[in-house]
Amino acid sequence: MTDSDLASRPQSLQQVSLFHNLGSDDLTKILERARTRRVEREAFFFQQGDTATALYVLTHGQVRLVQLSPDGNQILLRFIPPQELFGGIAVLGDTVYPASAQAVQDSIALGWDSATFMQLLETFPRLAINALRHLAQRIQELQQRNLELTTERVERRIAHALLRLVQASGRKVEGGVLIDLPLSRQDLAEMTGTTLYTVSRTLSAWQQRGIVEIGRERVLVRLPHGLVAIAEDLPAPAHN
Amino acid sequence: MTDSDLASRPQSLQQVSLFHNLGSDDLTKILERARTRRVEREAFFFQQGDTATALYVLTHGQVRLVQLSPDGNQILLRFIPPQELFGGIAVLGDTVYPASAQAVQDSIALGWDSATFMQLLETFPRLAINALRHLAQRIQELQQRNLELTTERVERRIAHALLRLVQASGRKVEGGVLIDLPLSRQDLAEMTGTTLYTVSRTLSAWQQRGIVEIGRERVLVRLPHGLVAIAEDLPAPAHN
DNA sequence: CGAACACTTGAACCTAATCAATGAGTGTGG
DNA sequence: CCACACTCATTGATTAGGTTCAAGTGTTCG
Repeated sequence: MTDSDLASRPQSLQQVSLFHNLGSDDLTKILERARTRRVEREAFFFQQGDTATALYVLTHGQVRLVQLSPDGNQILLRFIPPQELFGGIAVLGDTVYPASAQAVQDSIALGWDSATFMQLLETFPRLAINALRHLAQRIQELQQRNLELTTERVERRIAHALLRLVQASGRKVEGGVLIDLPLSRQDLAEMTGTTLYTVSRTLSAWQQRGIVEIGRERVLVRLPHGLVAIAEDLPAPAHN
Repeated sequence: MTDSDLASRPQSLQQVSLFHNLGSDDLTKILERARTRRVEREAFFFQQGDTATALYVLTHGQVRLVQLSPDGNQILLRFIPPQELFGGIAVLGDTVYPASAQAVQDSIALGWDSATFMQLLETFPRLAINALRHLAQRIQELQQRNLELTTERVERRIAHALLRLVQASGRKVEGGVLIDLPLSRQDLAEMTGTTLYTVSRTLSAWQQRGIVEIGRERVLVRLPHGLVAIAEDLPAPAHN
């Protein structure tokens, strides 16, 4: 796929929330200013601390956003699905990226450098409004996570995280919903603020109860209902 | 103070980050669409769950943003100082406010209803860009807090929270920096994800070491240096 | 085939929550 | 103006949830 391929198919990008309600003409103009960037599995679009040069919309693949603490601890902020914006906070706010963006699979993204994007924002107010909506959404998610971290036990937090993954990356398969990502115990730990040991124990217990089926970097949710019961702290996980 | 007072003094609002780089003419037009709203101490601008009708810029007073969890737990998201935007996330994103805004002191804010503000955003791209900057900033703060919650012990988190309060609301007084807000142990607990008991013990210990001086809803930081040492987990809190 | 990696499980430990009782400061109404 | 009530805060004792450390198993990949 080449730049012109993308530029010639603006309609394929109207489903990107950042580009909602933009006419084909405007969209074309915006896409003309983009550069496509390809990144291989495990490689980085950018690393935490790099000066923020560009922001991206993922077109193919999957990206992990991770943040490193000064003392070497890591947290997994979120997985970026295709069609989503990432790297925007740095461009708008600070001068350096506050997190690293790593490709989970070979990935392709459209990128705009900071100055260009700022111009576009001034030219196309809808673009700015869409970006605002996106950031507002992200803030809500972060506040939700904050709330969970401070008020919920580990087991509930893991249940919530899994349910979110089911929403975002679930694929219906025989006998349940598979989380369609390579997802290690460590990953889940970094998403929920616990250790891989506790995640392992928790998932094992759930497997005993038939709620999930686990494998190496793989989680299949057999009884979403049961997970919800745990997440909501309901009395009895009804057997359906 | 009346609406016309505010509208006639646009220059006094150019220091509001939301209004940066807007000409006096534009600013006047924006202010014409605002309504001032007065709220007494302890009363609410809006409550979590209310349908989002307006967003505000605080002109006088001080506001607490708090979020309630389904199981009755509460977290203190942040204190809004004068000149700052609040209530924007709900207007841009969801349909209901995700948190409650309570006046700490008698307060006055400029308010725009959702539809009006959306129009303004389309008309004045700079306004949208400033809003984006603001939200980006907030996201960084939330991510930082997330990181702290998952990687730091309670004592360090409290130290960080206090240092932030010093930054935002510190007032230099004889013998240190006073946090110029009524700040209970419970408040600090809700900011750091712990209990008022632990906060109480921690502050008492710090008082023993001469780092702070505490009273009822009052914290005076005597040795900011010492707090930094705790927050950064440095070896020895050097005696200056 | 060997090495690296992901995962599991047990045992010991520890931080911080919880529960309970008491003390101090503030405000209000008789 | 004092007494009472209320809110805020302190401190001790106990407990539990989860981390940490350690040892070992199974899987994948070069």
